[in-house]
Amino acid sequence: MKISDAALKVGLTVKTIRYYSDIGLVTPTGRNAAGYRDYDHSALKKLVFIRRAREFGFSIDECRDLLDLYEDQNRSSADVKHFASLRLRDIEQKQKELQLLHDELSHLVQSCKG
Amino acid sequence: MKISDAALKVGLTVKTIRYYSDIGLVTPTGRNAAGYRDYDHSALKKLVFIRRAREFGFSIDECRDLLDLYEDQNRSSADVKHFASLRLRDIEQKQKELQLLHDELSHLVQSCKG
DNA sequence: TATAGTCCTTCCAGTAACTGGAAGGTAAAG
DNA sequence: CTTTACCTTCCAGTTACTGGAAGGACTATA
Repeated sequence: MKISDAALKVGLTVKTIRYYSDIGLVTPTGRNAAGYRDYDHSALKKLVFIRRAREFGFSIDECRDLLDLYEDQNRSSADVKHFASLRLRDIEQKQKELQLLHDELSHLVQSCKG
Repeated sequence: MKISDAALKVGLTVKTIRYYSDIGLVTPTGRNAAGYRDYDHSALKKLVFIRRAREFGFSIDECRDLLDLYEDQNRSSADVKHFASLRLRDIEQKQKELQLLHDELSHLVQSCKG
């Protein structure tokens, strides 16, 4: 699958996916004869995972660490597992914060004359 | 309340609050005799609101629009209310995405040998 | 009251993670 | 064939901070 189709499928821009390729975060599965990047199903899954993680404030470097876990659960070290557990706590905290923001904004929308 | 205490209370850095002051997003309530920034309760509330909105991907400009609603619910235009309703949809979408990320990571943590 | 230490100020340079655009090659449609 | 839409690399610009220097202000202790 070429980059523009991948972009559509995973909800990132072509530019962003190319950037991730440049920095070696998610490298294309291969290149076709013309040098076009090619992405397979597993690469798409990684891209979706990263889109979500990035959306919720994880840095590129943190995403790299999470991808280690994602890519190879067998060889993952205790360190990586520990790191992921901490990130899970972060996410649970974020869920609370997001609920608070939702409540606040929802209250504002309801009480405003508009 | 001075900037370092404000930073502690709202969960932002002194640098960030000063930056928001520079760009006119949340201006200090006043300055003391020495020129130190002073923040009151309502400024702190705005800073928390912005911290949350920024954390979940709203841009500074979007925060500015949301603050209009926040600051003056009576004078808010239909436009602003409409904008806020759209943002509320965004947040509900984000809640779903965050749940998916949580599930995915939690599954990974459980299934990894670590 | 001196002085050390921790705040505060402004200003300017650097960083992370894109984002836009130029220049040029490739591919599918008419 | 040619037009249109896509791909490539490369380089410059943007957003939202972030670090650090230089210097003034407040506070605790000797």
